[in-house]
Amino acid sequence: MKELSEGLRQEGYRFTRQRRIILEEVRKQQYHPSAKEIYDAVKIRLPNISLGTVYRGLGVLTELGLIRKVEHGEYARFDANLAEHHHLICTDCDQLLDVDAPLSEPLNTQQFKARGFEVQRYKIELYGLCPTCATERS
Amino acid sequence: MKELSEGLRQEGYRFTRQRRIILEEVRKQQYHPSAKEIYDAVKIRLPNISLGTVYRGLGVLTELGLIRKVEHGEYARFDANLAEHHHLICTDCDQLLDVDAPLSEPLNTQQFKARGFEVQRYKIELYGLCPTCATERS
DNA sequence: GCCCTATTGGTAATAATTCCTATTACTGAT
DNA sequence: ATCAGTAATAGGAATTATTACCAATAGGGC
Ligand SMILES: [Mn+2]
Ligand SMILES: [Mn+2]
Ligand SMILES: [Zn+2]
Ligand SMILES: [Zn+2]
Repeated sequence: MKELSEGLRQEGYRFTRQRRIILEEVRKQQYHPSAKEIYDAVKIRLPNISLGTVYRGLGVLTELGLIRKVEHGEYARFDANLAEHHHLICTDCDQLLDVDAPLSEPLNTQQFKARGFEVQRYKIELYGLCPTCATERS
Repeated sequence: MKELSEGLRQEGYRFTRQRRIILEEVRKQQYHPSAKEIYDAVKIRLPNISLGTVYRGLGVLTELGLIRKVEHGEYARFDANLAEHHHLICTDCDQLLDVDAPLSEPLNTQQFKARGFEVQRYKIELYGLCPTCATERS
């Protein structure tokens, strides 16, 4: 939690019990919890916490780079897995899964320079069958 | 418009004035209009059209593959440009722009097979500076 | 402990999208 | 062209994720 308290201080934020527990609960989740799901988990430990505080907390945690915000579908999801990885949305079961590996050949962002674009980063979303659904198909 | 009337019929949908004009107006837009912007444009020609009809129309047009739905940020945008292209979100001016070219090296989707994923398609979002903002920086 | 002020809890507001229903209007058959 | 069956529409209400507001609270530097 040192990275949290120091990260917060560095930006003039305060280290609150709420923010600490929000981070702990996001890290506990294997998958990609929504704000509401994190709220429900935190509420067990802090029964009086409000949904707004969770949204605000997730915002600063994202800003500090301690979690990732994954925008897909009708609501945002959050990800404590900071390793470089992409996401696959299963066209069969609709799950959002980690593809735990960077690209075998990283995207060449220089190719866009000829068109005047200065690409800083990119996001890849894969669509297809997750391992479970792929197996069921065969 | 033949592709529209036949496409609709093929799926058991009806060819309505509203759907025809919605498609025409999406095609008129250079950039990536929101449902509301399309509604405003269509409303000039069909003053009584309702927003719900525009949403429904955009839905079937997307389903028929006559337009693309671009989900990014707080609202969906629509795209009549069916050529294979990616999008760049400018980190300076926040615009969503076409990068009118496929990748010089298409993503090798087979590399994910080893992990059990059956990738059918993928979407790449680029973040960086658009040509205008890139020029202003130098 | 004291003070300053960032943060919180509770609640209202916002806004994109979907849902509901009586009425309208495509479309295939007569 | 008329008709009947039903998909689609207009208009409005409902839903829902997220943000805004504000009086009360609590970090943290002294
Ligand atoms: Mn992930
Ligand atoms: Mn485009
Ligand atoms: Zn699946
Ligand atoms: Zn720009």
